[in-house]
Amino acid sequence: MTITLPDGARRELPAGATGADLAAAVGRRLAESAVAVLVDGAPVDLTGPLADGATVAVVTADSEPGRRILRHSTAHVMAQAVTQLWPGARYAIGPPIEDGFYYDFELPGGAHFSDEDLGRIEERMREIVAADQPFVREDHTVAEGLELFADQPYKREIIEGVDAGEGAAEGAVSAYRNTADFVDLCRGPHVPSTSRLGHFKLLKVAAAYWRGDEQRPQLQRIYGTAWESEAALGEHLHRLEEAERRDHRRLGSELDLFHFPPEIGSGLPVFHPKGGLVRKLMEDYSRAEHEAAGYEFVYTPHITKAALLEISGHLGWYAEGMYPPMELEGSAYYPKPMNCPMHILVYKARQRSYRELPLRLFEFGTVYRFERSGVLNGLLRARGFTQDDSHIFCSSDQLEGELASLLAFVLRLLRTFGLADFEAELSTRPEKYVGDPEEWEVATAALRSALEAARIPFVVAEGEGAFYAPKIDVHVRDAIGRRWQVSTLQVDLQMPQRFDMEYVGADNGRHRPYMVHRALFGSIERFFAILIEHYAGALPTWLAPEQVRVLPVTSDHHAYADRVADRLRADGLRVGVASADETLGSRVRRAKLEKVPYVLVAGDEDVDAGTVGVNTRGVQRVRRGVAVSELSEAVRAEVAGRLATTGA
RNA sequence: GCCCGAGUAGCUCAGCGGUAGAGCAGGCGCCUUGUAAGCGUCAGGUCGUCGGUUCGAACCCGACCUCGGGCUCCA
Repeated sequence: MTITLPDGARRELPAGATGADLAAAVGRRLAESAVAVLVDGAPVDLTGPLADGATVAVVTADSEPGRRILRHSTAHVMAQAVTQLWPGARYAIGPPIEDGFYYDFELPGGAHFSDEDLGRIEERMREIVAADQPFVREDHTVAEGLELFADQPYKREIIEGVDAGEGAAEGAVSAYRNTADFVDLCRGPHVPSTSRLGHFKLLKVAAAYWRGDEQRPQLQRIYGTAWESEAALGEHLHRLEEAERRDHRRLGSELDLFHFPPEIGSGLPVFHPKGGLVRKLMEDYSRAEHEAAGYEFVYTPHITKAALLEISGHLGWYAEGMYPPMELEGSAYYPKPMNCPMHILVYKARQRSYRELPLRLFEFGTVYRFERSGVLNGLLRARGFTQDDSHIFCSSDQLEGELASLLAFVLRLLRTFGLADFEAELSTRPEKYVGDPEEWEVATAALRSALEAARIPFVVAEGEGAFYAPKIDVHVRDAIGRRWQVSTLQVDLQMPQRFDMEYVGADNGRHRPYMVHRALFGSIERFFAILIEHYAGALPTWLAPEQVRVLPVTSDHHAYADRVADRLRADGLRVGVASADETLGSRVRRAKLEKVPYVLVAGDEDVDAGTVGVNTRGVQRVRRGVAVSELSEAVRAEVAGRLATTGA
């Protein structure tokens, strides 16, 4: 028979040949790294027979689809290990996920896994791998499947779902058997045998609700990771360590930036002087840029009577995410969860003319949201935070241009903060929506054209918009490749109506303005955390709380060091001096740990020559005898340019 | 909210039924240092909170508080 390869080449194989045979025919190395084949695009086991005339691609372990298969097979091995160690355990689902896999179990007697159990399970898994058990596919009818998994209620539920489901293979189910005792319901494909696995590690235990539903039983989940080689596994584990090293909560206390006092409450941070300084620098820069871009600054209160949130609709669909109200003089006052209703009231303070549009209102508005305790996560997910929030009101013919310049503005500021690797998402009208479909179309088209003008990669998330607005979400990748959602642009099709907003047009008629919500940092706290993690605490010089530290070699050089520091301060730099009570090495070390960009050392030679020794963050070589004026100029240039890396 | 784990000096952690420990940080003294930890000394704790078991609790049990991980990724 004839098989076509993805590059168009044809191979003649004997009838009944399998994917494994094909891989072997192409080459030995391919055969070794093959985990499955794609037959006309559909993933199939290596052991399955191929059909004449098919187009077949070999999936290798070092590709993302290949790793998914490895991970999926490893999950089965884990399930087998668990069922051996806990006889009577029920196993639910065990899919591959990004960078790994998990499997959910229900242990007999409601037992729970502990961290120590992971080692035992891993050990048993290694035995299973060493035993080189085959993955043998079995096809069953639904009735047979229900019989096979008679004592596995979760599997039975899945099978029943398949039967009712969207035409899934005419009510057939498949299972993969490793041993006489262990078989798992599975769509496949899988690696041919367990010896193809082995580069894995179990990472953590967690609880998860069956099918993610709080109303259903809570299962015990084990997360693990698996890779095609020991080296790839090692790299992944190293990435995890790196992420931990960059954790903003850890750096936040090491660098004395902020903390969460329990006395205040969960998710409510306080910024220390150094963190406050960084935040002020971010805000100052943002304010200046907004001013230059034609925004007007407004200030609104932190609490509001219920009436406002009834008009905006927040009380209707957002109440459980809000702090409960205080009763005062017969009214209920809520801490605000959003700034937009108040900005609308600024708009509505008087009649508006088309000549005033676009009206761009900006505020660092602090909002409070009652996040569930379990989802709080440092500054990334807090209960009180400050949005750099703006609302733009414009006419329909201004919408497209406004969105395009808005997006360009957003991207420019993000780039200044050193985040330049963008991916955007355009979320379109969901199934449940409010408003006029034609308006949705206009708004969505305007967002799309803004994205196209900005020339950044974007994907369309069909039906993912909020029910009142299509939107653009901007994601950035940080220094270690993690993706963060930051800015959002939404065209609100709901609020202008709810608040009956209008302006008087050139035609002397009344018109409804468009309203655009836009948060650039999202929340300042969250963006602060992303920067800390992106830079691993080593903020660029323009954002560093202390930009320069001067170290006199001995106390004899103190006066000179102070003179240098004063000179640099007069030049507008933030400078500290570390007195000579400790050894120079110890002070250098301290300055390095505190991530000060420039460490200057001043000794005898320098006093005579008006110079300093310059130890620059991230630069191996120390430069001796640098004139203070030269150093100052270089650092100032770096700060003025808001460069992301130290240089001088 | 629910499950698992953790709360001992400012920080990181040891101790896990029998009188509270170390390193770092901090105070003081000595040292006067040329690029990532000089030496000594002192101080610092109701062992998260409340209750229980026990002759005796940091340790065992319960409740609460706080923190960390997880609760969409369909067999």
